[in-house]
Amino acid sequence: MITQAEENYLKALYHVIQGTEAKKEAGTNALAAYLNIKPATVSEMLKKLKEKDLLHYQRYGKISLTKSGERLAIEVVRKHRLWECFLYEKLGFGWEEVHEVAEQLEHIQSAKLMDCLDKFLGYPEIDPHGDPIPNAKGEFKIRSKTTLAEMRINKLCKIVAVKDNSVSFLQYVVKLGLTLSSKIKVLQRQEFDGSMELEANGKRIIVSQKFAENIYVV
Amino acid sequence: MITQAEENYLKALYHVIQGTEAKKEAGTNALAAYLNIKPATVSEMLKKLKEKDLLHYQRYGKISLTKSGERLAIEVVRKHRLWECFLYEKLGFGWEEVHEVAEQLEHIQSAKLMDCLDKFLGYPEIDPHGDPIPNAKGEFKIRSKTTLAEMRINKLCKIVAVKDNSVSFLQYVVKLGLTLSSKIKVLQRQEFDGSMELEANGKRIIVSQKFAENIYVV
DNA sequence: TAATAATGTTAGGGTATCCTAACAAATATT
DNA sequence: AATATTTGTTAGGATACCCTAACATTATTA
Repeated sequence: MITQAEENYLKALYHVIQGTEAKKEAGTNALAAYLNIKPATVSEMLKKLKEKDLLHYQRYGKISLTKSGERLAIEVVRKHRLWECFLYEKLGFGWEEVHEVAEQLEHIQSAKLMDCLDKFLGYPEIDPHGDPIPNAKGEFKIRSKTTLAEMRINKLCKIVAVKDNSVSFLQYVVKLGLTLSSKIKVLQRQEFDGSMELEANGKRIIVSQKFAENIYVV
Repeated sequence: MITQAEENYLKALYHVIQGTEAKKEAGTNALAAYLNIKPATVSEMLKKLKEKDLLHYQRYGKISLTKSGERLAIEVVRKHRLWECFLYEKLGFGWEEVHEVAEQLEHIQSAKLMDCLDKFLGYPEIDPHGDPIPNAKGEFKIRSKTTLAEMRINKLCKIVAVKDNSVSFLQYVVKLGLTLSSKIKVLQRQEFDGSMELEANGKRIIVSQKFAENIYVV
């Protein structure tokens, strides 16, 4: 049996690794920071997860997921995203409200539940933030990783996902009148701070570089 | 904040109390038995719950719920039953499969979630086992408590609920071709062991007294 | 390369929840 | 009422997960 805490470590490790260049391994501190937990605590848990053969690791070395560890991590991600779909599509939750509740729902243990929910939702391939949903076998398509910040002037693009899932960021996106599939034209970029002037929904808006780096486009 | 364990104690206490004559109070051992936990452990937890003003209790005395304790217990029951409805009505779970998963789902903390789910389900008043679902204020109708075992010979009745929620019992009910709303005629009762001969769906079946005591009729 | 900085581990504690064994109180029985 | 039975508590221990403080290792940089 796997505990809720263990699931969180695996999922976190998966995400931290995905956020690295090589997408292969991660360090104790990065994992601790992601989980809002002290590195000392992570060190302990790593031993336990290694015992269970869910990750590769040795003292002072980098951490990576084993096949079964990755499989479990992806299963948690799948559950999280399917629940987000449910909350958004069926219950009318807002974009920025789904994450917190899905953090709880992702730990429910019932394969049948997830299979039925998947079917009920019509086997969705992306969640409300545009992230891909692994299927029952753990397979999923890797999507474009181009951010709005990288777009050239006068290029037209479409929002396909958001990187940051925080409430404050998502609320800001909504406030700007943007959402998935919004079409954007880049008008200008300031050398000084990387901020950009955009045209979206017929309106001109200015966003910071940090903001633009958290919007995936195609 | 209330923990999952604490919610389980409150819900268990609520159910144990409902199962008593006076429906007022219960003992440590009964609660422990219901929770499949040792009485010593329950004793400890009672102190904590008393501290939080969720129950009335003193050493060697009977236990009862305070207003706020009962409110919380009913909220857990509400969540449990709404989730059972969801699993049964929307996801196609079987009668005997809903309970176990609902035991997990009932601990998700989100008032908005339950309100939206309630609406999504069309504000159901009973769960798949015929038990009443408290509304958002914690109010619900108390339903008939007449068991099939009490019915007189030749009386016609209808199943409105089941008492036992165990997988083995529910599977047996299904196997006999019975379900909520099934109409039953009592043909005979054996003095010897209280077993009954019934007519249901045009077929004659014999059930034990224990079985009959777990079927509520009207 | 030696000092410094960053990263990671160990030791020693704390809380929550559970357990067994031994004991205490309340209730039932003779 | 005295004893036996049932019921409930306390003491001491275990595990999971988290923390701080001190220490060890690795990486960086002067």
